[in-house]
Amino acid sequence: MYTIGDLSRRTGVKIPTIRYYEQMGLLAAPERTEGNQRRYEKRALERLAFVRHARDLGLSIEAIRDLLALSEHPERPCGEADRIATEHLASVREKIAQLRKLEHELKRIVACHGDHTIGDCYVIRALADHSLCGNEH
Amino acid sequence: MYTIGDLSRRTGVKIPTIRYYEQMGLLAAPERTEGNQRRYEKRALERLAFVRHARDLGLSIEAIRDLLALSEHPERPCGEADRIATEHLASVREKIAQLRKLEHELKRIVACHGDHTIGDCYVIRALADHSLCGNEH
DNA sequence: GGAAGCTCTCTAGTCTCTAGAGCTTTATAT
DNA sequence: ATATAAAGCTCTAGAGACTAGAGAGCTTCC
Repeated sequence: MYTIGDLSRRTGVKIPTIRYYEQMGLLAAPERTEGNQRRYEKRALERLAFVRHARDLGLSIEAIRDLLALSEHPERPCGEADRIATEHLASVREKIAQLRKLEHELKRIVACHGDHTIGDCYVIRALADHSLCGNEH
Repeated sequence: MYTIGDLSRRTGVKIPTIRYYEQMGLLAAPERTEGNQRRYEKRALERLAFVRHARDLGLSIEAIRDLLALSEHPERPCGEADRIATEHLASVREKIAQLRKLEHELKRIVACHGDHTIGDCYVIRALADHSLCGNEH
């Protein structure tokens, strides 16, 4: 039996966040003591670890809810779970591509090195004038 | 003179967002008609383009406010503007590195291709068991 | 049995918008 | 000159995923 604080320490998920996950339906409402405090079993710890891991990977609460629902029907085909993960992989790749563009642009922008005054600072000019960009976004 | 709708069309920034930027102090409150509608000058258009561009690059509203404040004192040295952009470049690079890790992990996870049942689906197992990850995060 | 430390609920705040209700103004067409 | 359509106004609330704080009530340990 774990207290909510135990769960928090073991998973690194903050206490209010654990309660929030319960509210969002990612964790089952656990038993309570006579004094109304939550007491968790080991399964809850594993489930929270799952949720945390999935959030770390950037899956939305909704996607996680879907995966959890699926995992409760282990007899069904898992094409759906695969689809969720694949879709997410695509969105991660897109984000990477976008950030790479930004990296290039910022690298070009960071070029005044503090030895000018703002009047001719490239940072300001580049931000003001999109046409200096070289790529569209 | 532009209406708020003109500004929106020309910059691609939605109307409520323009009003929000005004509220946040990124845009000066423009003149109003007798009927209380906003009428903008060309400078406002340029400024909005600056803000939009900076937001596209992922700069926070606060960072943009700082840059704008700086740009109003063109006689000062621009080391500060450079610092803001450089700092942001570092954070973009960090995000890219993180997302790359996620990409690898998801790629490994997406491996069950719908030809199993969920009971032995790698997606679910990998998310449940962090130790399958191969890297820490 | 008393103090320290945990936990409870509830409310409100974060950030950057976005959407809608209900109303007023402006522009265009006749 | 007037009718109507399109655009604008303010204000409120919602999104997503938490986070923080108030004020009260439990548990544990010496």
